[in-house]
Amino acid sequence: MADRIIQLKKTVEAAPDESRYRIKYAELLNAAQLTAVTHRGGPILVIAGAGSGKTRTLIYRVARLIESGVPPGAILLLTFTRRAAQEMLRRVGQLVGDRGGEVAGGTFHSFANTILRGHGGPIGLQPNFTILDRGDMEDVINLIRTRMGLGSKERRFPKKGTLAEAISMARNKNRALDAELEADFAHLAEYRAEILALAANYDSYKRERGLLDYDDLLHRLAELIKHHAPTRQRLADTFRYIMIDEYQDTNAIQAELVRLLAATHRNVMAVGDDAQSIYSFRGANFRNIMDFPKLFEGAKVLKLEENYRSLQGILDLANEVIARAPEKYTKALFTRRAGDLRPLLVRTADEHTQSRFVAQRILELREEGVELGEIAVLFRSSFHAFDLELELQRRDIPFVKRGGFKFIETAHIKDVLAHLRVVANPSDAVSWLRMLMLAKGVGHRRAERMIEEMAGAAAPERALGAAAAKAGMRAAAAVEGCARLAALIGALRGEGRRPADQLAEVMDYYGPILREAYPDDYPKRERDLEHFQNIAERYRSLESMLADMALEPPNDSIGDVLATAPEEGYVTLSTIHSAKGLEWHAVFVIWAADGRFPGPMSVGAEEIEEERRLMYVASTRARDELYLSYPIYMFDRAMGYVMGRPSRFLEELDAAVLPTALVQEEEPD
DNA sequence: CTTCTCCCTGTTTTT
DNA sequence: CAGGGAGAAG
Repeated sequence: MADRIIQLKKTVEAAPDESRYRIKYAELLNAAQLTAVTHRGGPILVIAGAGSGKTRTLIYRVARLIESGVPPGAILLLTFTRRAAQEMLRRVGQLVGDRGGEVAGGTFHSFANTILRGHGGPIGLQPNFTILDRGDMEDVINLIRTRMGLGSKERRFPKKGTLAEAISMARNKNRALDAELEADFAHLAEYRAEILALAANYDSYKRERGLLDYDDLLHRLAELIKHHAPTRQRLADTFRYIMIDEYQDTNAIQAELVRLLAATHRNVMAVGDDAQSIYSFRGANFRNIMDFPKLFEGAKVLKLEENYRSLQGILDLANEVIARAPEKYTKALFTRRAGDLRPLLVRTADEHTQSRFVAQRILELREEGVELGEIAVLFRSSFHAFDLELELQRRDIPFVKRGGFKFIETAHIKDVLAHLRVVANPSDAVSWLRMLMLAKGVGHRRAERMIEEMAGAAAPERALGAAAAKAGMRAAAAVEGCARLAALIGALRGEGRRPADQLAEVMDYYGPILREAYPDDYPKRERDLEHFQNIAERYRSLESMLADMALEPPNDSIGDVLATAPEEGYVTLSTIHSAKGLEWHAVFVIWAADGRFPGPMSVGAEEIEEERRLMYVASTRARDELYLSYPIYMFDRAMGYVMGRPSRFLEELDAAVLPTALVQEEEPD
């Protein structure tokens, strides 16, 4: 017997009543963008090609949610740098007014930091925990390695950097260290047992002393959400809409956090571009973004392919570069921008000629009316720009350099910070160690014994003198030095002090030590410290200053010239990694030479593919003009001067896509 | 145990 | 080319 058929009527979703909204979304966005922006709830993945209005889409989505009545505080915008978050929230503010400022935004790490300081109690965290940066992490590992007697044998135990890398990589990929060693550090197989023991000791060392490294921030937050139902509930109730930018550069633990945060409401939008995944050294995998629909079953997937940034010539090059990747999931970029300017592959005699070419072209651009702020020079590695920096300085071209060297990681800044960190967290043994070793007559052995003696003391500085005596310190000068240190720490611990004043006080103590330790270049270091003093003026609490220094250290080093000519803007010198998400009228990519880009460290096929994506990112930063240059003579440590060849990603390209040019000295008259 | 000196290595990218 | 590590002297 046949069932009777009941016909369900097709339900037509009522078109949203656009008159409710002040912003004319349909006029400001293309169809794909509009779909993403007006997406109300549930998981959605937006694959956004370079320059396709990714940021714009995120900003308008936030505005749309707010206009739809979602409280700004219920929106969480996770970005790759806090700079990116601030910029986006500023633009949201322009659209919807002050309420935009209530949107929660930042990096995964800064978000974790905030939550853990406020609600970390249930998993045994004090709010004053110290964040270890990579250098601190290596210091601790080194300490433990020495303690375990692993360094001093005839067998060469791996160095702290390698150990830190393996331990951190395992945690970023959210897998057991054992498995990570087997997969990616096969050459360390013979030390497997010792490394596992060391990692366990490293972990307990941190837990006992209120120390969290970068990976801990993410893992402890995941732990908190998983094991503490009230917090889980509160977070889910608070952050009801989650958006993640640059999703292609998230790693396993970050994906896990996204899953946990969005588990109840599933209102999560991820935005990214697999072709721009350039952070595998941090455990990111470009395949993660394709797995998003697995993480959130039934996720809507959307592509933005129209490019609004670059001339077609630049897109042709970028498309060609990425088309040669063996594995790719997406799209060909296209634009409607008119103009037939092509990128240019520029050959120069040597590195210095390259620098002179770049400097000269920058000056010409300025003559043509291009602002310096609309010009960038990009490179694979920070040191590639050294020669250019000198040339720009010589010609009084103001610039800022982003990426690479961070002044926060220099020894003198870390020394000064150590004094402040023990004030914030007296059980921070890493900082005690660093600080005590600066004192006369104290090496790592005595410092460690003193730290043990002081452990648990309510006011460690008062126990300092006795601890020094117990550690066998006799010399009058050394005893006096410890007394001064104790007095300093005692004074710093006073209530309600301004960080800047505390820092000034540390400087009184540290100044002479600095001069003695670096007799040849202490003036430069003193200038760094003055700069640091200026930064400290911005903070009202020591804790927030220390957290910021670890989570987003001041990254720009401003060329000396800038001070004299800030009003005309400045050229940006940046690593490609730090140029992510940015764009300029004219972009130079220097050292586009095989052996530099890709660099000598890229050997495996996976690494080469990442370098390829890096080239893709670099070239898509340009709107109108793109110059890729390389020197014909380049110095190689092993082989002396060798003939430079263009980067393999550019070499096979048709001259129609990438015309070439040779830089020549002007003929003498 | 600390400090000084010499030698050697090894050199991306970043939260 | 500099910073770290190892080895020797104080």
